[in-house]
Order: sequence, then C-alpha cells, then structure tokens
Amino acid sequence: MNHLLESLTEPQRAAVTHHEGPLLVLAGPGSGKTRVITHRIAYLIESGVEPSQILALTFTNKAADEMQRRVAELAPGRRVWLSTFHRFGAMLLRRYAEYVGLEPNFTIYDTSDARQTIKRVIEAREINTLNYSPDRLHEAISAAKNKLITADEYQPRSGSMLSRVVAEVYPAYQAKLLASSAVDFDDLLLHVAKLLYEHAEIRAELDARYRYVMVDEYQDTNRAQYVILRALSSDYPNLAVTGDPDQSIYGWRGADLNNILEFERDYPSVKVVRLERNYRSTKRILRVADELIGHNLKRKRKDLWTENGEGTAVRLIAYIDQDKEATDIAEQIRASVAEGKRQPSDYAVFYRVNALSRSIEKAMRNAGVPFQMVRGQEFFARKEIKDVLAYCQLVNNPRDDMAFERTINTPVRGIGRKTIERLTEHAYRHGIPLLEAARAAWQIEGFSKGTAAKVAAYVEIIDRIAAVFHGDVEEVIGTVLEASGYKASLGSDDEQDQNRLANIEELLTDARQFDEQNPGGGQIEAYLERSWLVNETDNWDTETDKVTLMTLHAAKGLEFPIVFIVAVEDGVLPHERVGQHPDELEEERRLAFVGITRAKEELQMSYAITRDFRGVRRRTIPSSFLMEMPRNEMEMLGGEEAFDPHPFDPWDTPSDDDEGDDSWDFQLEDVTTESVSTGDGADNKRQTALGIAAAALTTAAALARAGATAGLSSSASPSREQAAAVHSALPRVSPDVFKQGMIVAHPEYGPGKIVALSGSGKNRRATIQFATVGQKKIILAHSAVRPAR
DNA sequence: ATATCCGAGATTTTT
DNA sequence: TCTCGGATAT
Repeated sequence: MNHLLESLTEPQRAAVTHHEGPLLVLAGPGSGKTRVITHRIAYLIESGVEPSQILALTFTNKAADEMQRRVAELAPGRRVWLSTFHRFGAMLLRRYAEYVGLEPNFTIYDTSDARQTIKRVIEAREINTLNYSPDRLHEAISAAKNKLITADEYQPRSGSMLSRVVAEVYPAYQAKLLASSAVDFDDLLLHVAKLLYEHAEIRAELDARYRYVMVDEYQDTNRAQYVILRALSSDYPNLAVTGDPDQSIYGWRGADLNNILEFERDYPSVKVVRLERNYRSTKRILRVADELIGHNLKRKRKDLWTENGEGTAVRLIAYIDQDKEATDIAEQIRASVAEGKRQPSDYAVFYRVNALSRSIEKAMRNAGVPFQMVRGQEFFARKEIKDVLAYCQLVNNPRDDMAFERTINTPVRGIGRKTIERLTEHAYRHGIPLLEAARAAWQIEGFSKGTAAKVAAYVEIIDRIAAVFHGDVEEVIGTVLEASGYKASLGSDDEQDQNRLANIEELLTDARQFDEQNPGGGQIEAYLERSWLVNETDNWDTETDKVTLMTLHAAKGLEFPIVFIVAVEDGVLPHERVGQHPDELEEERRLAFVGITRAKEELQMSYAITRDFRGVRRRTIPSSFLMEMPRNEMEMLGGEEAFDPHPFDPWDTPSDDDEGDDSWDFQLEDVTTESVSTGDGADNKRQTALGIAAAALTTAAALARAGATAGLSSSASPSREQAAAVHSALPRVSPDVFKQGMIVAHPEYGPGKIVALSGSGKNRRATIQFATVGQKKIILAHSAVRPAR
C-alpha cells in the first residue's frame, strides 16, 4: 500500500484518496484533520497533479506554516501555494490591482490604521456621527464588507441610526482608501471577490490554474470567502473543505455557519467524509463535550467516539471567590509539578475574557509556577515599529496619506497641527496626496519661510530613504532610523525609550534574517506585506515549559493534557453580551465545546460563588451550560472554601411549582437527588459540597426559568403569579443600592436587568430590560422594583 | 508639546 | 477597578 495511506484509518483514507469533485470533511475535534489535508496534498502530487495547481487556504499563518512544514516532509521539494486567505488575496490583488482601482504597490492597513483613516474622513467631511465611535463604525463597515456589500451598494436599514451614519461614512472611507491606494483586511477579500465576479476571463483563468483548492476551518469562512471559493471551483469543482460546524466561534467576525451547513446543497455531487473518531481526549471528556454540544440546534450531527481510556471524571468546582479559584488551580499545578508527576507545559487555563486572567496570573506568580499568557499585543503593532515602517510604507506608496501623517512629525520636528491642516487643505483642493502637497510647500499660501523649510527638510528625508529603497531591507530600515532622527530621539534612558530602542534593534535583526532568506535587495514591499499580515502572536512557543493562559478563542486548534476552564458562570460563559438571538447563545456553547475538547486527560471547570468584577462584588450564577452536561461523568466539588457561610438567599432553594418546562424540572430533580444519594454517610464534607453545588445549579435553573437573565436564555416567560411570588420574597432597599447590570424583580413585569442608571436618592432612575415587556424607565424610589438577590 | 484630569466604557480578535 | 481617549492647562 501507498506509504501515505498506511497510517490512516478508513475514513481518513477515503478523504485523502478523493481525487476529483467536491469533498466535505466533517472533522470532529482531535480527529486528525491536519493529517488528512497534508496527506491529501502529498497524495495528489504523487498521483501526478502539478503542485502549482494546488491551492490550500487557512485562516492563520500558524496553521499555514505548520501545514507547509508537514507537506514538505511528505512531499519534499514540491511547493504548493499554501497560505492564509488574506495573503492569497494580497497576492492576487498585486497582480490585478488596476482592475479594482489600486496601484500594485498598495498598502495594507491594519485595524488601527483603518480606524484612524475613518477618524480622518469623519473630520474632513464633517460627518455627524451621532457619537458612534470610529471603532464602532469600522466594525459595521467591516461587517458589511464581509457580507460583500460594497460602499455604493450599502443601504441604511430603517430604524437603525448606526446604519444611517455608516451609509455616509463607508463610501467616504472607501474613497479615501482608494485615493491612498490602500486596503484594509476586509478589502483583501472583497476586492478579490469582486474581481472574480466582474471579470469572467480572470475567473476562468484562475479557476483553471488552481485546479485543486483546499480549505481548512471552512466553518469560519464568511460570505466573501465563500464567493471567492465558488469562483475558483466552478469549471473545476475540486473544492475540498474541512471543518467542524461545532467549532465555529467567529460568527461575530462575519463567519457564516451556513457555508458549511449548506455545502452539500451548493455542491450536490459532494463526497462527505466524517471523521468522528477522536484521538485526543478521554471518553469522559468527550462525552461531556458531546452532550453539551448536543443542545445546539444549528449543527450537523456527529457521533464522536474514542478508543482512549475512560479517564478521570471531569471536575466541576464551586469556589467561594475568584481568588480561591485561582490559588487552588495554581496550587494543584504546583503540587503535581513538585511531585514530578507533571510539568508546567502540561497545563492550560482558559477563560472567556482577558480580564479574568488577572487573578490567575497573580496566583501563578505567588505559587512560583511559570506561565505564559497568550495575548494579541503584536510586535508589528507596537508604536515604534509602526512609526519606523511607516516611512518605508510612504516611500513604497507615496499616496499613503496615513503614513505621511504618521511620519511628518515623528519624531517631533516642529511641524504642528496648523501646518498639517494647511497641507491637508492644499492637498484636498488639488486632489493630490499629502506628500505631493508637501513637495510644493514653498508655494503654499500662509507658510512662513521657516515652516516651508521644515516641511522641505522632511521631504528630503523621504527622498533619502527612497534612494536606498532597492537595497536590502536592513539597509532601508537603517537609513530610516538615521535620516529621520528616530533613533536619536530615543536617546533618554527612561524605561520606555530603552524599551523602544530594544524593539527597534529587534526589528533590524528581523530584517537581517529576512534579507538572508530573500537575497538580492528590493524586497522591502515583500517585507512590509509580511509585517502587515503576519502577527507575532505566532510567537507563542510550545518549547518552553510553562503553563499556558489564554482565552477560549485562542485555544482553538490546540491541545493540552490538563485543562482548566474558569468562570463558567452565567454572564461570562455564555457572555452577557450575547444578544437575544439564539444563534449567539449557540456560538457561546460552541466556545465551551472548543474549550472542553482541548483537554486530553483531565478537565476541570469551575466557577466562583462571588466574583469581583469591575470593582463590584457580585454573587454569580453558574453557567446554564453546566446543566447541559452529563452529571454522571462529572465530579462536583465545593472545596473547603465553599463551606463558608453565606447570606441566606431566598432563591437558593429548589422551586416547587409544577408549572413550566418539564426538562428544567427534570434537571432540578436530577441535581437534588444526586446530591443526596452521593453521600454514603462516609464523607460529610463532600456531601455538603455537593449540596452547595447542587443548590447553586438549582438557583441558576430557577433564574433561567423565570427568564431573569432577560432574554439571554430561550426559556419561557414567567407567569404573573410567579413574578409576584418571587418578588414578595425580596427585601426592599434604598434606590442607591441599584447597580448597572443588576438583576431585579418587579411585581408586575417580573424579572429584569438594569441597563442604565441616572440620578441619586429619590431622583434615581433606572432603565430596566424586562423579560416580558421590554425596556422601561423607572423612578426607583416610587417603584416596587427590588434587587433579585 | 507635554502633563494631568476626568469620564465613559469595559467580549472574543484568525487577517 | 482599570484603561483609554479627549479636553484642558501649563
């Protein structure tokens, strides 16, 4: 048998040997998906397909690099085009720039550049943004672009103020980008999609050229990517995609789950391969994950299974507060490492939001456990790096006004706001880029001799850099540092300057390495492109022996022997900002699923009974997801700390009304019964612990059922009687006790959540989102509204 | 041009 | 509680 197929299972083999026609590989977590892709590439090559006819697309550089490496092992010396979608888009756009109104030397703006540009556009055109931040507007524009809605097609939705502003800003922003010969990340896809759509001959040529297209993480593709892929696999429909609808966690970035759910409809002749065998996790971990995700409606059924051992029970722990949670986790890790049973790199701690990492970090430090946090502060996004590269950017693309504005007075050379204003005005009037306006400084009205001289000196700097532009990257950057005076400006020995200097040194080192790999000079554009599209989050190293701390999103695609997921609480996971749309709740559930399935041997989920968040201590509600997990695979622990007495909570008892949703009642009974039956008389503490955990879960169930989470859950609305009953159990309080985000109860409207507050004392008013009647503005002193807990 | 003060707002972030 | 950005003061 072919050596490429030897180590594969039957379904894997079926996918690898699939030659012509569309292919959908539904790959569960840990099912060897990357192997399938890389082996298929190698297999195609071995069957005589030219490597240049194969195109493989991923979402991250990390994934692309990893695959490239593995393909190189399987098929040495045969390079296929394997890159991220965006890089592929950039490559095509450089070739076909003119078709979409760009210069081939266009600049790629990152998110902050885009935001900056939007800001400038708003100022220049004096657009009334109704207080929507540039950030918010960019998000909306980005969403539109992901949906393939161009600036001139964009229509405001009636009733949406935001969209009305966007309708004004989007075309202006897009015009600015084109005038600057720049694109944002979304344009890299949008322009390509448009290009392929509008130019049949180019589409046909590329379709034929990229005869075999493969896509990883297909569940994360957006509309633009979908259209590009369709265009490239129409005459030669050899599109092979792999993905897992259950791991789609980027819906908020425009990913359209329907792309994968409806793949079979789009390509009727598709061959579907399911990789359901998991090689990663224990049976118990897998069953917990499987049962949880089974609560999603929008999915494709998969039967996950594994030959791995049962493993230990998944732990669910209720801690008294976040510090106990953090210290206990740190202590567990410290102890196992000290005993020599484990090493730090075996562990990972996941959280829903970055803000939750604090207590964990602190505890790790105190326990002396080495750890690394994976966070998106990227090297190329640092100010000093962007400053320096902006000079190169401007020389490479003289129309790049953004780069001009960034560099004109950085380092400071006495060119102030007024001067820039005049330049901008002049440029605007003549329809020329800022750099060109600067070249005409001597002719500009209102410029003193001194001002004009300063501007001329700046232009001189740009020209000096341009003179060496065809040399090595290191030389170009070196010239920037000297000519611009940037390096000299970092002369002080305060920490920040020193730090920046060090980063710049690092940049030079990086440039030198780049030059070695790309000899011959004149490669600055390629270098810039790399700086725009490669982020240094990829520098998370698996080599060093440290505990990994990261968000659930960042965890996708990784695996660890032991995983902790913290703050599995209502409002955190699922996050409180998920809207009323059930799809968003399902995405949160998938996020939990992703987290769980990262674990190979052990998994601990935990919540804190009280948590300090944004300065306020709040009692938490355990995540409703916990109630969707199989109790019999789990071990519920309160730990010492959970035994501390806490205030009587009227909701903290199982509700005994028999109305409403059966499944909830079943869950309640289930929990209660188990908490009692588990105590076999031996371990008293344990019994109490279970009791507390169960009671907490019960509270959550009661809340969820009452709809107290105000639209978060899909549960039915409470009856009037229920609302009144709940309400009467609650104490009356002073108006000033009410806080933003607080869950409250109203005798008539039932439970609700405070979304806004104003005034104090008897003037204190609250805007409350009720589950039943929507938003109401209420004067607290005159109302019977009470805190729910 | 820089210091500092206040208020608003505070998910996730492959590119 | 913390952080970022804008506005104001020096």
